[in-house]
Amino acid sequence: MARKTNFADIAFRKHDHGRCQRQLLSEAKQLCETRKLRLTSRRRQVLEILLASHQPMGAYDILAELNRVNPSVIIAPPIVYRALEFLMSEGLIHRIESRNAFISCVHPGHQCAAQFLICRDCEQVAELEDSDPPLLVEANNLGFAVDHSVVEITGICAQCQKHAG
Amino acid sequence: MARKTNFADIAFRKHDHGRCQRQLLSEAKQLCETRKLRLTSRRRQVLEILLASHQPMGAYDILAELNRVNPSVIIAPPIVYRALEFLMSEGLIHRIESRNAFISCVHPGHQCAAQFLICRDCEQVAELEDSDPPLLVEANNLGFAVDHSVVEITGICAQCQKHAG
DNA sequence: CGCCATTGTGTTATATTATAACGTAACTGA
DNA sequence: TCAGTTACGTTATAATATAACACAATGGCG
Repeated sequence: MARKTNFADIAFRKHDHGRCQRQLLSEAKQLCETRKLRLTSRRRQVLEILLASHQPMGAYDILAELNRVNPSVIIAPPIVYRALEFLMSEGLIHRIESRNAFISCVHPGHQCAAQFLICRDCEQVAELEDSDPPLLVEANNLGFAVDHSVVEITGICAQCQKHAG
Repeated sequence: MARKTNFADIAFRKHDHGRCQRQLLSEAKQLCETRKLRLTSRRRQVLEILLASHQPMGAYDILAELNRVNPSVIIAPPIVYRALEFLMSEGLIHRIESRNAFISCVHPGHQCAAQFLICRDCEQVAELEDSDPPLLVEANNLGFAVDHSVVEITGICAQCQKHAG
């Protein structure tokens, strides 16, 4: 019998993380080229930080990381927020509303509604690619024109439940 | 042919709002009595403000309203946040994560996952009572113990689409 | 190329949202 | 009525986010 898929498997999709990062960065470059958008050095830096983390990070965490890597020129919040705005608008990252945090998208460019499982113990986040939640269908039936959906489920993953005894 | 239900109908559930407020406040009192909890004057004030508004309000909006009603003693943010925390813990209000705002719950005390449609034009919010989103079921299958779910769909309601031409 | 329009970056200041910490008051139960 | 607990009030500050403006880089186009 196949082992049951667990939260960590989903969160990290059983992958070689270094390879995954490079893959996603490359997809991002491709996507920006196709769309005639500029993935500037700043934007790439911010994306890389999020890709490397693969966990949600606050804007100020990203800022701190930028300033840690290059302490010679201290940069300010708007720089990070602007890069985040760009990356979000292109679907390269997501905002986790319930955490005021940002995370790289695991299937950049796709338009389907992102849905997250968030473990509040280990802080891992799984982005699921399920079909749109039925609520979206219902919304459309009401004549409601959806532009954005936020689906964030918080709890404790199986792994952490075990550790807690 | 029956008229199609629209967003506003859902948002306000075709009700007499004054009556609705009193009803919900009364339910809240009942609920606190049953649970041996203190719906203190402060907590009731905050709940009443949210009930009267029936739309999402920021913590500082609520604070301003409290201070407007009684300008003789200026109160500070923690007072509001503590009342909000209590009301949320008892399911009397919800937090709209994508707005940093709070809204009174239309079916207080029920434990089912709240789901919101938010019109970003008229700012009306419809709280839906649908069955749990399938993602919750999936989460459980992964052994993920859900404690909280956030489902917030933003867009433009039918009414506002018409007005926009 | 040289110009201009547009887009992106950098900087300063400040707005908005939220909480820590600590003392006092009010309530509750014995 | 006293002790324990819960709630309130106050001050200060943390954490998150944006406005506004100047300058730089880019990219089309003559």
